[in-house]
Amino acid sequence: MLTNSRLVHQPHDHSRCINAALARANDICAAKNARMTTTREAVLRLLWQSHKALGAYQLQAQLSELFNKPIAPPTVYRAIEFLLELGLIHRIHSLNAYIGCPFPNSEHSNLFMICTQCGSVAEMTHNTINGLLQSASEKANFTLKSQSLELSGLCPQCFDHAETSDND
Amino acid sequence: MLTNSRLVHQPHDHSRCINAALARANDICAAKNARMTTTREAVLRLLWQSHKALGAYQLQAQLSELFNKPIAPPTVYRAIEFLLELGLIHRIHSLNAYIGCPFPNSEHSNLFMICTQCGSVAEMTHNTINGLLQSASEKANFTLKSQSLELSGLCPQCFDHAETSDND
DNA sequence: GTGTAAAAAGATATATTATAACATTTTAGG
DNA sequence: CCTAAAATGTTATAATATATCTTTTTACAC
Repeated sequence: MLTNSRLVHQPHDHSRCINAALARANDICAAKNARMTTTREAVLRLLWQSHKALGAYQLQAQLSELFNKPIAPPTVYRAIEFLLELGLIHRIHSLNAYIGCPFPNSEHSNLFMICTQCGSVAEMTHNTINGLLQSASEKANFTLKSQSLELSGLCPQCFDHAETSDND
Repeated sequence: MLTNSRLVHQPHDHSRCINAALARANDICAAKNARMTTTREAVLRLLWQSHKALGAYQLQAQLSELFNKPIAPPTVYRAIEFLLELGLIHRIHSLNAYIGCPFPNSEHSNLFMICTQCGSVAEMTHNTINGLLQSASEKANFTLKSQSLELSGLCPQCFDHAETSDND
């Protein structure tokens, strides 16, 4: 089991997350002969500003501000598509939003824990679950190609806040 | 493990699926003092015409044809919302589409196997997986409320077709 | 049966998310 | 530098979903 759950849900030096993500991204681009352009890097950086998923139009607004000129939707979606293809970000289907991938090199199919309160998203790779999904698919003669596993609930912090305010 | 996978992927007397689904829906409405209106029943019936997920606007078109008058999106979405709340249908996030639930009474959180070729969707409840998801959440101090588990791949039939045409 | 309040549906407008199509600019490599 | 490919800009529009207000239908009290 591999997860960034602790990092997501506890105070930490977040600049290290961002730098690590950008470094990984550059490595992967180099390895795949892909170009990490200004727009793409900006989108990746924005998605790493927090451990929350951002929608395409939130990214658009922030990009426009960053570049001090209007950025149109296709530009944003192109960058998203590129980063998705390289495995540097994920699409969170239940939110129509996107988030930086903390372990882009792992081939693992991942599981997301989405806080419905604060919007934070932690990612987890769970080999036992993946194995069971594979064998359940096989039993059904279903040829598994990809998966989207999204858990919704409360992150530790939001749960604590909820508990505390209940006691008011 | 409970699944309608065989039913979905093999020829069967589909009218029995539809009738069973409508009967279950009526029971559940009676139990919950909810109204199964014409529109709602029509949407449920349309979603049970096949074992494929339908988008809201596909439903709109089919409803309009069925009632021989234009049906506006809010009407469709209201029916969808109602059926979702009663657990009679599911939303497939990765498709932005909806499908009839084959076991609406079970409290189980379910898993979908989506054929990317023909669009069929089989549903499965897998207690071991659900247990692991719960315990993985607990380990991460994540309070699990709901889940969306969507597997994409090839259903048995489409896989067979693909194999066969490979040999041409 | 009629009146009434609540629920549902109709109607219109618009928000949100995503893509198509074509023009222009930037980039890597010859 | 020149060129082809890649990336981005620009404009328009498709696809999905919701807000708001009006009208109709329904359950049920009387």
